[in-house]
Amino acid sequence: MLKKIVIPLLQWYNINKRILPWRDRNNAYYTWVSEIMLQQTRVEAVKPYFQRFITALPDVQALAQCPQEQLLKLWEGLGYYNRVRNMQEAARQVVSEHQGIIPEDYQTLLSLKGIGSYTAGAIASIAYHKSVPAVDGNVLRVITRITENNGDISRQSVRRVIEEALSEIMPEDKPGDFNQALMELGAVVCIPNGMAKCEECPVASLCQAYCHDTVDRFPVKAAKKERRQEDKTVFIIQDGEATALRKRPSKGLLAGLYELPNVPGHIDRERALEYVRKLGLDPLYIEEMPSSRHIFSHIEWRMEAYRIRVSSLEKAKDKDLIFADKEQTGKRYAIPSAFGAYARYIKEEKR
DNA sequence: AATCCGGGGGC
DNA sequence: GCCCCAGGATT
Repeated sequence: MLKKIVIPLLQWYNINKRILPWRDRNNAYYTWVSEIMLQQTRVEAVKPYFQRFITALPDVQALAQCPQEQLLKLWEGLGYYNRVRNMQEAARQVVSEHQGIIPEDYQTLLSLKGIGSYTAGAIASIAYHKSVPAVDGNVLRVITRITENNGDISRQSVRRVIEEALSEIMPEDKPGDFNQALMELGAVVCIPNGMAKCEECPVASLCQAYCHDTVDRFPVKAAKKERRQEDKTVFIIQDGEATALRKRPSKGLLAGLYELPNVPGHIDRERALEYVRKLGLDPLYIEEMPSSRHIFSHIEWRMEAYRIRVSSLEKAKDKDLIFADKEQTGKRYAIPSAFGAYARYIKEEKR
């Protein structure tokens, strides 16, 4: 009977819950921002971003009004950049349609951009004490182990069954604590990859997988597909004052962020010089840089690079190019980590 | 239902 | 290398 986990879980959580910057503030905006940041992202990675973000944009109105360049800069390095664009769109919805107050109702929360079933449940239960489940990857792992549910967790049907089961046992007085207790247990005790610390688990005796010594067989997940390889040649074009950057398209991978100019495939020095001349620039030196690799969840970039000194960047015809000096680079342009290996040359003094 | 969308930390 | 993370939108 699943209901038996409620009391021991809440007791365990009361004693073991981590102190987190967004926890116990009684502020729905803090809950919201933290939940968006925590999507597919670990607690430790989020902490410094959360503090900085809240300081810069302390409330829904500030978020709604923030220029997108600053918004992306605040998110730089966190990944999944649509999260923050969607959150701003939702903030504008909140201002225009909900008098600037983050909705309490689960269904209304669901109607906001970037808020799906998990995040709606998290905000409703944690910030507003509504009795709705919040099923994330941690909860799926914990519950499939306790119940020895061998369904593929990537299927909606499995998730729905778990949400319904949790709805029935949800403690009406502490739904937020209950949801967080499940997630906390999944994050620190009931962890993946054969690392589960069952001896520390408050509900081990109620766990079917523990009792049958099958913990590591759960959760069941469909095999992931291979990631595609993409070769690129990256250009670090400098005139001694500035480095050429380019703004990426507003849709797709790394949308709206800045990058070093680059072309598909690996090309030799001559073609690299040709590329630079076609921009209207006069190359003075060319230098091969170390190759670099960046792995996304679904793509792998294999990058080769040239650093090219030109007489003056001002001659470039390409209207998409931006000339970033050392100061601007740090403040204005959000450059994703994919270019991390070469980003340091952007700021570095040229020879 | 399958695919797209980042980056990092732990093993 | 491989796993997976306080997921959601789009097709």
